Amino acid sequence: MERDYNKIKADFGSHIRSIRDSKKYSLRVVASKCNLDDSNISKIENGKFNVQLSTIIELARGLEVHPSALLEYDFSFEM
Amino acid sequence: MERDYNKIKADFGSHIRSIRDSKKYSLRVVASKCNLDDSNISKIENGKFNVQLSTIIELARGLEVHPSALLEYDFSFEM
DNA sequence: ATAAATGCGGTAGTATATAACCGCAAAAAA
DNA sequence: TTTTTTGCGGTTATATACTACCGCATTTAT
Repeated sequence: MERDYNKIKADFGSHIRSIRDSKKYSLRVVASKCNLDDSNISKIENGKFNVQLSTIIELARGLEVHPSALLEYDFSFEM
Repeated sequence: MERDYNKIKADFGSHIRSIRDSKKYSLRVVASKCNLDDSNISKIENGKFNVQLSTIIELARGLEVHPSALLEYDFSFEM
């Protein structure tokens, strides 16, 4: 039985979206700057994926931020 | 064909190990504080896994650091 | 010397992340 | 209004992360 990581996935997705929104990049613009498909980035933002490390790095490239910035938000509830 | 993420995996593993070493925690101690198996943490440290987001969060719990700290190292070469 | 702790390799089964598409409905731009 | 952009849901196939074990060889402690 796999643990429930829905909140983790949803929170990560929201954070990605807020970074993308703040840069005013469309999904396709981000996708064009990394090796990801725009529809998959959409799924990530909507909390549908438990992304892998390599995908986090790609997202950071597409969003032009340091990878650690993608995890800079509140995790207090689950720690 | 999947891209070669070996360097990403290896660098992440080294970083995890350096944090664990600095805290002087054994693999089993870290494992006891999160939902991971000690032998799998060993594999992560040795660059054998492209870990998922949930695993990064679990590692952070086990190592008692904020998840973003697990990505705070140099990525310059691949960005 | 004996016992305990440690790192780590192996395994099998299951779940799921991802790539790479398609096409639509709504919003924005022309 | 027509055109373009945008977000997003769906699909299929493949790779691989993960769980949860076992046991060994080396190191460290007693």
